[in-house]
Amino acid sequence: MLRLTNTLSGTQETFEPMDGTTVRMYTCGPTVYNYVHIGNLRTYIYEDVLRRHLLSKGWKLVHVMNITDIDDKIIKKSIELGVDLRSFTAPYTAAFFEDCATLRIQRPDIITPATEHVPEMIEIVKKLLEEGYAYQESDSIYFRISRFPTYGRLSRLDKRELKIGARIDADEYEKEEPQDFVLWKAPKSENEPRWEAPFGAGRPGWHLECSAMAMKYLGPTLDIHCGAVDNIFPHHDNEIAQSEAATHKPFVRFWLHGEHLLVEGEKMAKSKGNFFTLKDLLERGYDPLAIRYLLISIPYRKQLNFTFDSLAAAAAALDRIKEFFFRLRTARLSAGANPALAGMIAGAREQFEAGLDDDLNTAEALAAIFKLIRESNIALADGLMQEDNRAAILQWFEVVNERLAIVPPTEHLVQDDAEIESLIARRNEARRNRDFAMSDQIRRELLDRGIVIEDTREGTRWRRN
RNA sequence: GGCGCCGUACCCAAGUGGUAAGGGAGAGGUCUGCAAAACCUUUAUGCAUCGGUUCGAAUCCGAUCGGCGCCUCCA
Repeated sequence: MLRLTNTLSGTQETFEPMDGTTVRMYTCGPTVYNYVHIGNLRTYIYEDVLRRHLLSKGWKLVHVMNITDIDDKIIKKSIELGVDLRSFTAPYTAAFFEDCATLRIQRPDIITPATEHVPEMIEIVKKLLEEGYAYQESDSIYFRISRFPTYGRLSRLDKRELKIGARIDADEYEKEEPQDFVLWKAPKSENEPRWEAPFGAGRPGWHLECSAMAMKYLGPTLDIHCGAVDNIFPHHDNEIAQSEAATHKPFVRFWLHGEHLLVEGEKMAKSKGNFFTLKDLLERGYDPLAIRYLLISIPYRKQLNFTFDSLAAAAAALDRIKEFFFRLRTARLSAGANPALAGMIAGAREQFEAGLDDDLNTAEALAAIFKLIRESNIALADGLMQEDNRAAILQWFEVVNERLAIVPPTEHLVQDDAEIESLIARRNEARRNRDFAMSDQIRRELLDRGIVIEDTREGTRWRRN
């Protein structure tokens, strides 16, 4: 039974798809005016874990993600560079999916660029204008907050008081009330991109695109809508207002919000010099899998303090998994199954699933993995493990990898290689002859080629580093 | 000022009423020609502080201290 924390209620609720079979999920995608940073990626990774977990339940999933390829920053930068919108955004969009692939983030089923869905957005604006939820002012269209009494429900706006002097109006447009937000922006200059609409040429506001695209592909009511905490207000509150005003139906059943990532205890900011893209980290030689591991190891609703120490710890934890596989695969086992170990595997599986069912408690799921590794290592040392146990463990780790995608590739560790085998044979002959100078020299040669050897009671094992 | 999150060992961190998971690091041990690696063991009478409720509290309540985020670009 999957429990998820719903921002709408502030508590955990049991999740089931509305129709019992298909989960309709929308996740806020990137604004492609720059490369995404590791904070963005943390959000996409928790959504990926959610996605994989939902699929494991046997539900069908329709997962939609938007690409915001039209907004103020994009327009400003593309005009500065003298290129058209698409030429400007396409490389960032491509880089985004490349980063996702590097971090083993699965692609959503439907990817929706805002610029390809303007007609759907215009339809919503028309409807809102007709019903008095929107009004025109200086050629732009605004949503009229006063017509939507429950406005701000998600962020509990009714309980808020604005700090005196806080910025109330960041927009340069005219509005009836400061909190009204823009649905459709009139162009401010000649060279701004625009779309024709019955209420005047312009371009969509940011909030509008998500409502239009989500409802186009998922219907008026979504099961799940994800984002990070900074989206709660105003973005998601505005989505609720404009969507529900347009359809008179509940927009989203479960709102999920991931916490932010900090770097060395501080908010990530370019001005602080602690701003990292995935590429920055890869250039420093860090393993993408270690990055994924680190971002997964802290549950999504908790702030994650990213440090290079913690990244090194993540890499070490992955090495432990890798070592375990190496040991398990190369162990000589007798046929049959030890029932005690079968119970141990079942226990790990149960803890793993219960952890993820508990609002995606990835820390708990990882603990289940390492507990099984320790117990298996002891069983191997005591000679208690048998073939069928090994098969069951390997099989379960395939499931684990489908779900968390943090299992390092290990097949290459134990590939046959006649040349290396013969070097090892020569070294062992030298050892038998107590010619340790020779034996150490061969070991050094192998090490230079990235081959690590381990002498055990069962003989010498080797693997690629 | 308002809203929200958080404070658990050297570091990260799970645990929301029944006696402190897991990872990293350190230390000890096993194995070994040696080393390395690996593996095992070990590291919190105590969970920011104080008070309360309870047979029982890291968990609930109150207060205090400290950290972080948001309050109309934000993952």
